[in-house]
Amino acid sequence: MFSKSCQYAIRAVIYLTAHGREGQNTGVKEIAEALQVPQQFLAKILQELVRHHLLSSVKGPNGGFFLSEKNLKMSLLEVVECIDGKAVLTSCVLGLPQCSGVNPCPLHHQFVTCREGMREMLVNKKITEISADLLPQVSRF
Amino acid sequence: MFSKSCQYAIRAVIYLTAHGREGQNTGVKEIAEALQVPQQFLAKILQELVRHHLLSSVKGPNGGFFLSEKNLKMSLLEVVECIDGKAVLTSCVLGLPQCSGVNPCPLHHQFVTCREGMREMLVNKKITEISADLLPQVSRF
DNA sequence: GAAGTTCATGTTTTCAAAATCCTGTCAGTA
DNA sequence: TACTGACAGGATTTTGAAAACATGAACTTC
Repeated sequence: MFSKSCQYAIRAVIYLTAHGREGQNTGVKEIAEALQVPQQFLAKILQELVRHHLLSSVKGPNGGFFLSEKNLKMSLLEVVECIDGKAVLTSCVLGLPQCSGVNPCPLHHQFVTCREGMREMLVNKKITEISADLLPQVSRF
Repeated sequence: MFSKSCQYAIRAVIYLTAHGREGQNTGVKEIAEALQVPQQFLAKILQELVRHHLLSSVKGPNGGFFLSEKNLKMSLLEVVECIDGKAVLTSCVLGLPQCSGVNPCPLHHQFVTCREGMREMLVNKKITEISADLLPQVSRF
């Protein structure tokens, strides 16, 4: 469904909502170790999010990443579309470029229904919200 | 969502339901040209389907692929699981190996709902059925 | 039974995603 | 101002899916 980069991005954001301490930045190293993903690769992904203003960062000692007030209002959909592109949620299941509502493939209509559910989920999952969901959990994301 | 191989597989099966002539075999060449996909690569995929008894074939001149009575009763889910493996419809959205109903990731429950819709669609899409859906269409699949 | 056609299959090549390497830039501290 | 820690980003390598190549096996027809 989503690329590995995208999965890492979502997990990193979730990690920040859960473990990001108020007014304190979190380094890539810490995030990468917690998520057990390659640090340098994760850094690239986080930089991409920063470039798209979905995440904030500060350089230098005690620097790191954090979610600003504005960032927290974002939905997961924005993260997904930033990394995997808008096409993930619009392109044809069968990979047909000409497939659309007016010229649908045999699976089009039913698949659109499924996918809209997915989009709904991603739009409604505000980053703030996730934090609350996570409270009873111990596992690492 | 699905791999390219899987998309080709589904499209090939759809092509056969629509263009496969009764008691006559259809060669890879014809299918590949119609779908505009690499012939040798498609051949591999079709062979995989044959090995799993989801498609039938005969060798030699006038040989080719066809859907037997038994094949026509299969659902698209079987095609998908044959090519992409069962995991496509069960693995965690975030790629977490330990994610499950009892130890869910923050997106687990909502994603499962979406995915069940998808599974339903694939189970209900019997191969026979697709043929009927296609009648009013001209486009190539 | 020889020739030609078509599926079957093992091996190699290509290409993009994933991962790593290396250097640059910025900020804080002494 | 020099040093250090951390993000930024270009370039390169690795990996695995996708595609191409080459050969073998089965079947038809003449």
